[in-house]
Amino acid sequence: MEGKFAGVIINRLALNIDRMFHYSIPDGLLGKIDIGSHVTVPFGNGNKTVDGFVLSLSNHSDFDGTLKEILSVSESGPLFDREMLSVCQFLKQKYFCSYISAVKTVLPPGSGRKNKVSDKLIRGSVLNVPYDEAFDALEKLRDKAPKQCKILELLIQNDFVADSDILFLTGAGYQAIRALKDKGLARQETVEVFRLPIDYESIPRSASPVLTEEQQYAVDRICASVTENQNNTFLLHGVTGSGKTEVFLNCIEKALEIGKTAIVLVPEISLTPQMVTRFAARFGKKIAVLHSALSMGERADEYKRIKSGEARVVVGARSAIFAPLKNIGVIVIDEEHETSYKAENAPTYHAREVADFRAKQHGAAFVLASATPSVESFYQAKQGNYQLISLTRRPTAQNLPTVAVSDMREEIKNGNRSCIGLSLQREIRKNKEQGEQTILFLNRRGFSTFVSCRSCGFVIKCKNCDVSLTYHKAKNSLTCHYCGYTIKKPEVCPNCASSFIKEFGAGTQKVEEELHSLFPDLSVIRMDVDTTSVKSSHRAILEKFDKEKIDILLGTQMVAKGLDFPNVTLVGVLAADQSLFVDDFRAGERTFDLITQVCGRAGRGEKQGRALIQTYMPENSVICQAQEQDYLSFYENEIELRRQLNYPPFCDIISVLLTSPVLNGLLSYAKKLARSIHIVMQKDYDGAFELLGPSETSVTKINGRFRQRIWIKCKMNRKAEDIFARLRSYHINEKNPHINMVIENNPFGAI
DNA sequence: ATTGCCACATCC
DNA sequence: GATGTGGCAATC
Repeated sequence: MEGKFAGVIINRLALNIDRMFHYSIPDGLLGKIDIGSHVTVPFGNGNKTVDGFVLSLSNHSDFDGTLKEILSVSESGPLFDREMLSVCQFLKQKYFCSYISAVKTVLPPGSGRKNKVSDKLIRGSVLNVPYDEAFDALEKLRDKAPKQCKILELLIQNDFVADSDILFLTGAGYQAIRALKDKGLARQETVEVFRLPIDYESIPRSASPVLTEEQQYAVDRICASVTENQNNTFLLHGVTGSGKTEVFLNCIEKALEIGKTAIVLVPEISLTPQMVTRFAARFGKKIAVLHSALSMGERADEYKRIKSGEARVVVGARSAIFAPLKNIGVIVIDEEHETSYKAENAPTYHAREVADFRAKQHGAAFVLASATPSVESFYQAKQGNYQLISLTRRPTAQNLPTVAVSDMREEIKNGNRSCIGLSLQREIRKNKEQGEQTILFLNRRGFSTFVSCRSCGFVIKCKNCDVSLTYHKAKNSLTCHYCGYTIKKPEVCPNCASSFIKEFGAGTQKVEEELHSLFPDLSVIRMDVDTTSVKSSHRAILEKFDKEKIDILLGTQMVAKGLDFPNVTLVGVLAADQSLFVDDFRAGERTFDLITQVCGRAGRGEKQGRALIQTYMPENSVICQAQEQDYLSFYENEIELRRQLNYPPFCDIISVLLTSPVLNGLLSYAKKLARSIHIVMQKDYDGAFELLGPSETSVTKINGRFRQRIWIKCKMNRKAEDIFARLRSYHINEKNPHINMVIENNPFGAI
């Protein structure tokens, strides 16, 4: 804590005060203020005070004017340290967010709010005299006051006993406790208890099972990095059920052994009790969990346990990457391809990139794990930047499910208009007869609708961008949301001239109705956003499916991942094509992943599993590769496409999104900006770049705001970062009263 | 965001 | 001249 001057970020969202303000530290506060301190300062005209966070300390200030003094500092000490400050700077630079939003993402849970999360305190008693005296008193009280005597015994045995426990265990009343206090034998105390999201008592500890040769090899490689403080990145590519989790657990064990800590990121959806239990069984109270289902109190308390060093392994969703651990030995990202690792609000960070940054700072091993790695990560592995480790076998001699494809064009030809084809109907029936369960997955992603031909499967795509054109009902037009290319919706299929050309879309409710009429004797349970709006019902539905042996579980994305029911032997993918043709260059990757994951839900028990993929385009390469469960072919194909069209990992894509409640002026401003960006890029950027748009977004209006987007494809580097930071300041200085700008680095999806 | 300041309009 | 309003710049 050095320096008489502090750089403070004001806790306000206004963009034009998003910079450091300097204050002098009064003598009374010297030594109490450090980086991360939460302070109140005078700000602006009048005697208004605001709160803010200290981001820098120095001995001199080059501000020419009289500095004001810091008024007060929060008693509870700094809210983040220098490492987290560097993370904030990383977030600001890479994701073009304000200082304050960067700071807020690393703050302890609850501390950004007005009403602070209160500590949970319990009242109890402690011994107030040395043991000798207590024993003497015990004898004196033996006959006269048996209740007090019992309490005294409790206090001798335990350092602290909660009042409620005393009452429960001894049957005494408050008078007895008070009597002991009056005698000076006991003293009232209040301690803080942590609200623990996990019931550790109920989870028996378990040791590592014997590892397979492949698992052991992976553990050895990663552990070597952990023990030698080497920041290596590993891509753990393992088929579903190949025991990746066991590999993490062993690496973490090693890290703990040598006094280091670990972070494990899991997608929110797979942060199931099953998963958490596995970690708790291995590491007990050394783990802390962080995810959105926790109450504010639980979150705050888990954070404290991490900060204090009691919890040394953090298992959590995306934001757990900001856990304030010291001396991190290994960071694991499970299912690293999952899109939920990308934040949707500012700062729109990708947990993988933040993890990479932190791993470098700690000299930690960085492990990315997936059965279907992101194309970006696999490319890094192929380039030799990541070390590729493959797990090709399942520890239990269980076979992968067999996958078959069912051609829905045939169904249409045969007059079956149902979204459940005859082969799938047969399989569902067969499963019922064998007393086994079925999961049906309805692939329905994104907001946009594409147009396809029911007769030949042809999908109308953009000439320039290799993404599907999006259907706009009002205009009866088709538009590309990358470059703006627009055509009128054709009346007949350009490929086969059939008039069965229509926009796509079927909901789970409709499918549910159909299932009821096709199989009146089968029980169906539906799981999607509508049925799971209540927080706990997600789990309740799955429990019901399992316990009551419901015949069919029908759902969207939610049923694709992480479920593990041994009696499920059949998985049906209702419209595999759907996710192939959203207006996103990652559509192929998404589809391959979804089909692979959902097929992996079949045959997790003893019995052989099977999956049936319904599609209008069985010859599509992604569908074929998913059927073969051939990731490598998929990757080779996809990386070639990305190379040809210059998509990540060959370049970065920056989105400049402009929104305004009034249409007037938005487009002209967007065009003006696009021209300026082009000029500046030509002047100041050293390398090839491409500028697309401005174009309308697939959802033209959100929250009453119209949207225009400019895309810039270039390789992100310091010069590009600088250009976009300048673009942001330029827009702020423009003080355009209506138009908002959001710059995003490699956004996911194109809404 | 919030404030004070300045120019200018409005009132009687 | 007194009072009111909108744009605008500055906030350590």
